[in-house]
This record gives sequence, C-alpha cells and structure tokens, in this order.
Amino acid sequence: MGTTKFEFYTEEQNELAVLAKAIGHPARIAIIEHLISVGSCVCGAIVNELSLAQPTVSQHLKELKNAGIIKGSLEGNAICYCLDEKGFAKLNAFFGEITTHFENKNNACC
Amino acid sequence: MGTTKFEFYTEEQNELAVLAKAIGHPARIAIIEHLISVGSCVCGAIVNELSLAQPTVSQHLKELKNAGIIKGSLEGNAICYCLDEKGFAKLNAFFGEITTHFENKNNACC
DNA sequence: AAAGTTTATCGTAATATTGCAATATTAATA
DNA sequence: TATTAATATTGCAATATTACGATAAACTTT
Repeated sequence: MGTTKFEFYTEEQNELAVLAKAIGHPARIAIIEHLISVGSCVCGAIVNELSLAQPTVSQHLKELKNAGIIKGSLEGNAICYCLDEKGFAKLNAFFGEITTHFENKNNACC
Repeated sequence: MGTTKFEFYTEEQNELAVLAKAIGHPARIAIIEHLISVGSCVCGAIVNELSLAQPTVSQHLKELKNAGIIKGSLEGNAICYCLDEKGFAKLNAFFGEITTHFENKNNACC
C-alpha cells in the first residue's frame, strides 16, 4: 500500500492527476506565478525568490517538468524555464467541463 | 522534514496548492468526473464506480471535502455529494491568469 | 427492538514526498 | 587548463499519503 493504483483508472484520469498533483504544492505554485509575472523565462533566479535551498528548488522544477507543466531549455550556462502550454491545455479542458456543469445548473441537490 | 513549509508562502498560494493537490489523484479525478456525468448528486454509488474499498473512497471524499472541492449533505441514510463551486472558482481564476499569459505571448524563450 | 444499510473512523503497513547537505556535472571565463 | 557559476543528483531523515480490514455510528426498515 501507500501506492496509488494507477491501473484502476483511465490514462486520461491518470494524466490529469499527475498534472494537478504537480501544481499541488505552494512552492510549485510560487514558481508558476513567478514565471507568469516575469513574462518570459527565468533561470536560477527562482532560487532567490523562494525560501528554499537550491537542491529543493531543483527538485520542484524537475517535478513540474516531468508532469508537463513547464519546459526548460539550455541557455549557455543557465537553464531557461517557462510554462508548457500543452499541460495547461489538458487541465483547461477538464476545468471547462466543470464550468459547463455549473452553467447547466446540473449541481442539483447541494 | 517531509513537511511542506507553508509559512514560506502566501495564503493564496497555499490555498491553491491544497485545491490542486486534492485533485491530484486519479481516484479523486474519477469521483469528480462521476459527479459531473451523473448530473446531480450521488451517494455511495461512487464506491461501486471505483475499484477501491469503501473506507478508501470515504477517505478520498473527505479530502475533497476538506479542500473545498465537493460538499455533502445528509439525505436521510445516505449522503449526497456534489461539486463545490467555490473551490473551482479559485482554481479557475488561477488558470485564467495562465491563459492570459499565453494569449499575450509572454512565454518568450521556450 | 432487531436487523440491515450507509458512511465514517481507527489502526496499521507499504510507499511517496519534502527538504537539505554534500557532491557531481556542465558550461563559461579567466 | 584552472576557476567560477549554474544546475542536477545522491543519500538520508522526517513526515505524509494511500489503501484496507475491522469496527463504530447513524439512520431505516422490518
């Protein structure tokens, strides 16, 4: 136990869960917000933004990258990270369904 | 360690993280999708939908409820769960910012 | 009241996550 | 080529999550 039973779910459900889980940490929210506000890519300046040690930030970046939330490209010495539109497109599709659900007032009994 | 350092982040960042984290499990995605498709509330039928034991489902429902993703009301013997618009509103606001970010083509270097 | 239904809680084992110090890696620069 | 700078990886301790059997709680029906 302690392991999520991915085999019980559809590929789409697992994919959405991985994306949402990646966003589900305040440090990673902060990283995403920073990438939004800076407008374009940023390198290790993220370490200075957060009150976390460099290896910890690196690990969070890795998780965001693996999940498809950000992407990074080498810029000489530094690495340039920015948001990955694909990952957000999938999440947006999901949230779109929920918005429709509420608009249709299908949320009957509560 | 092993503990998220919530004190490093804004309340909003922590709140968004909690919401996203709650969605970040395929069983909980499946529960949300079920609540969407059934149109209105559903009780313990969720247990039959998922290949998980009843206590496990109950635990997932509790997490979704604590995070503000679903809400439940007593219906005699059964409990009626449905999506909580408030939680999704907060997430939607966040995703809205990201959509704007992409529309403005601020995603410069990647 | 007894029995059945439905959902929650407790306890626990297995595994995952978080965070960091130390260290490695890679590329630029002196 | 040594040195510096930027980022990644490793190893580890502390804590959290996932899942489930057993059981409890609350309400319905017989």
